[in-house]
Amino acid sequence: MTTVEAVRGMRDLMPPEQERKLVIQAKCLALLAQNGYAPLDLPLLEYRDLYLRKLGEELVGKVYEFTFEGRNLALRPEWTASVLRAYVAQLQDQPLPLRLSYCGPVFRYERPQRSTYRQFTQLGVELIGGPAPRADAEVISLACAGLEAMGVKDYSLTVGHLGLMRQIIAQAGLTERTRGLLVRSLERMRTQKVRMGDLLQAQMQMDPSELPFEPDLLRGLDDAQATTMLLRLAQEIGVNLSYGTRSPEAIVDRLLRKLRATDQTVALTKAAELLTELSQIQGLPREALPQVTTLLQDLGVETPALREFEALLDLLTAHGVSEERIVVDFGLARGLHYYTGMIFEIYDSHAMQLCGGGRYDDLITALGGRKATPAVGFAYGLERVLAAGAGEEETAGRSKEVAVAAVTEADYPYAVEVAKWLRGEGFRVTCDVRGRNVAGNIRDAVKRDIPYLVVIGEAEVANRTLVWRNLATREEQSLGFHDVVALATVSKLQSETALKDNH
RNA sequence: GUGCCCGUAGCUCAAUCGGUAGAGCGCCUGACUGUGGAUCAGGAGGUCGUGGGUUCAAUCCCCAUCGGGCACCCCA
Repeated sequence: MTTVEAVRGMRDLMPPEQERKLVIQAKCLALLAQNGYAPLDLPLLEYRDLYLRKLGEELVGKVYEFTFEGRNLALRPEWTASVLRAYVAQLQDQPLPLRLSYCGPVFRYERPQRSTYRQFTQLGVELIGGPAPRADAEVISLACAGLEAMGVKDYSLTVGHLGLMRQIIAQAGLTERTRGLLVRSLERMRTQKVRMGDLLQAQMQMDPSELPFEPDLLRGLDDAQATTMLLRLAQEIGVNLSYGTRSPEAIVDRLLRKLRATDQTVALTKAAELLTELSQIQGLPREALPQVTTLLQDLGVETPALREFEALLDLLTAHGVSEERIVVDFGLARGLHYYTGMIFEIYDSHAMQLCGGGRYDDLITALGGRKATPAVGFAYGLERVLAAGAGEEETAGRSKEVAVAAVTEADYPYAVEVAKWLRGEGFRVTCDVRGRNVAGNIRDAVKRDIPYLVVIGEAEVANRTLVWRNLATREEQSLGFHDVVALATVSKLQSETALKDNH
């Protein structure tokens, strides 16, 4: 027999772990519900178009996509786009703010590693119509509270602010595309210690001799005129732009940016230098904030985003998020391109990312919403939360497990009746189906770490009693039904510790 | 997407410098039909991840592929 393996990056969740996952999932959703977040569920299959514009090149390349019956489809790589799509389609008549929660699988074609799978579960929220800074603080503190509810004790929170960066870039008078490039390069700047200006020069500049014609031709034309001209030109020369993943318009647009890059070089370099400085700032709020303030003052840059950020940090304290576990990081960028304001990530004690989120005030309009609506949200990677040790203390169920053994075939019906009654009393009960003798049942129950065995024989059937055996202490007593519940409750803690000592 | 490491029974691992494989644990059965969580005996389970190449001969050497892991990149 040849076996069929699981598809790469996919993972089987076996009983002990799956139970933990369900438990933490329930706990977290319950906490979110207490905070007014209503659960919704959405299809994991979407039109590919939903992800094309705003997701970011990095993540778009990781989307599972295919055509089926002439439709271009995709497995969702994240929830936010779907939730907002559904909001635009169904919930725009609801009073704002709207607090929504979700939980379900997403797919990303990435190289698998420990706790990194191609299918994983995102559990998260969207707060639609909630402006900064209050909604930001609510959502961040909720992300922390959720982790604690799931049993993750050690974690750290990193907070950045893309809006701040965007405002600075905007003041440099750059095109939207160049701004995007700057934002995307933020994190790389910091980690690789490259001057942002150097990188951009390399990327944006083109040797004029390699150009097919004089860039000066485009001067005085606006973008639309220039694009039309370039498209016509391509046609004249006989260049076919219709293959590959990009549309002819996109290709021309890109070319246009390159041709005009020199116009922007000066402004670009200035903005890049400032951003490089900013992205280096990282540390506890009380250390990082003064640095940012001085830097911006020195350069005479005015930005409301900084005051908003300060307000956010104050509110986090009000929500009970310990300042000691907050790292302010202006180099934090995140791969999703729709963020417009605060962004944050949460890591466990081994620096594994458990959670990510941020503010995306433009996304609802981008997806066709009737009017601009601020929104903020986050999502956990549930398998990672699980790997961080969540739910490990949820072994309470074990102490309520009981195995029931019938001595002979004739005793089995009564054994089934006893099992049913015990279940009604809240025990987790199995009844032997293999017809093992009592010794075999004892052996089996011990191997499974089941704390109690009930033996049903001729005498028990006759007296309508049961034999209650504590497998940890090997004590055994004949009991009527009414004795059992009280006994089990009292002996629960003792037997648990006894079992642990035995192992 | 880049660079590495790994793949023998359900699990943990041996062995064969190229001659088609073993142990422990686990599982099943029996000794043993109301109490050996023990002990003993027996049994099942492998086309050595898969496919191709080299060879008289491949689990071993080569290539590809699939799966696992690590460091980047990125994210949850």
